[in-house]
Amino acid sequence: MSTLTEPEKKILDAAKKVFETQGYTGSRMQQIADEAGISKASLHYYFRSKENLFEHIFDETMSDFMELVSTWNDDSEHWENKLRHFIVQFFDLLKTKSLLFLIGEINRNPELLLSRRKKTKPKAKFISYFENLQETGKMKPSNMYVIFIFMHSLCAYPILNARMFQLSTGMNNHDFEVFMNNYPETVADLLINALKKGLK
Amino acid sequence: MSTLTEPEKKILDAAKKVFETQGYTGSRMQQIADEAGISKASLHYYFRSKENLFEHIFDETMSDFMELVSTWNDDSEHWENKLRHFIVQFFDLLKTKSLLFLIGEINRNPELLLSRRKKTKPKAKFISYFENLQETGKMKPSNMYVIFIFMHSLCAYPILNARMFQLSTGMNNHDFEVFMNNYPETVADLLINALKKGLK
DNA sequence: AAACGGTTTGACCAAATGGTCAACAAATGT
DNA sequence: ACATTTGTTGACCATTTGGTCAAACCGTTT
Repeated sequence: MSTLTEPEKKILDAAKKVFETQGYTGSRMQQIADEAGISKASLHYYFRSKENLFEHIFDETMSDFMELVSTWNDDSEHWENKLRHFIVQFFDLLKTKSLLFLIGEINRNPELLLSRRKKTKPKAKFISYFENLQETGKMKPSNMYVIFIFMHSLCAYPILNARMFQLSTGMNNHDFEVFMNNYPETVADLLINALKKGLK
Repeated sequence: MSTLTEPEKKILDAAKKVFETQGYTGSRMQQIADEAGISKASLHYYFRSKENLFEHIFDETMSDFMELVSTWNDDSEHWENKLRHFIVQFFDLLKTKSLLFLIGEINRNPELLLSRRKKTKPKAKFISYFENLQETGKMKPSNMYVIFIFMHSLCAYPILNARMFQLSTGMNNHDFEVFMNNYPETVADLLINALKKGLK
């Protein structure tokens, strides 16, 4: 467990903010230093290079996301309520994470995924939980890879692309906000119905 | 209709390629010039500035996307087949368009959406087609905004985030390719079933 | 109070980058 | 043939940017 000093925390917070909004190529070391309230020289004192600082941020954000994706508490609740709660919570967490940052940087440099491969296997818990239910006859068989991707897509994309959706649908701010508040429940309904019926 | 000269086409092709992979801040005028096979000075002769060149590319990509989103031919086919064909075609087209570029640049500079607002109303055709069917009792009522967003999310996100999905699910290249080939049909099934049943 | 180690920073540097310009080449008009 | 416009480029410029460094700063130890 790495114990971060106070200035290191300040720097990482600042860097995260800047990298997430501007991307690697758009971020400036001076801007990060300003945001952290220190000099650019100090910034280099703590983190040798831009690349080095970026790696810290990317790795942290990536593992945050992987953890989010792989979290699945196997309590005794019925799968239907479990899935519904999970989706609502998942949607909320996605709003606070900069998924676009991850996808954009990976697109710019695909090696980011290969080199820093994490030991976590996000598939495991979520998918195997449902596959287990299906194998024991407690649920109709469905392709859980499909459900996994459906759930992620339905939760993540409207957040990534919110601005264009609002433009496309022509909704005003208030209507769109109301719409997005109800949205996770709608997603849950769809997926639960698909699972009840059995998909593909 | 703007008639583009030969060198202008070459430049725009090169710029598109570079901007789409590197983003605005990551792109270099020299790289675009090299890609187009001309000198950097010539590049500036045709397009005064990086900003100017970027606007051409962004506007073109944006209107391509908006056109794609708003296309909906109202022939006599049954809505079920119509939707299925549309989704398969939509998915294919999305693979060729750099949606990530659009989303990323809009995120970097939200004013891109406001200033260059297009007259197209993408909502219109797709949504009103189905709302019309519902009003005339030929289909159970559904919230077509939801269907609209579901369809986009299910088609776009797996393409945007393909690399991370492959990593998450642990599939090898071949399995993942097969999976993605069948995927659009699965999306169509889900949405058609939802519409048959009536959603929300 | 002197010495020491960790921290901070203004000044500075080399390279990269968007952009300009004079000169030259290739069409085009007369 | 000559002049005029249009296209092309190497050389150059001002600014930006990541990174360095010696000097100063500050709390602790001796």
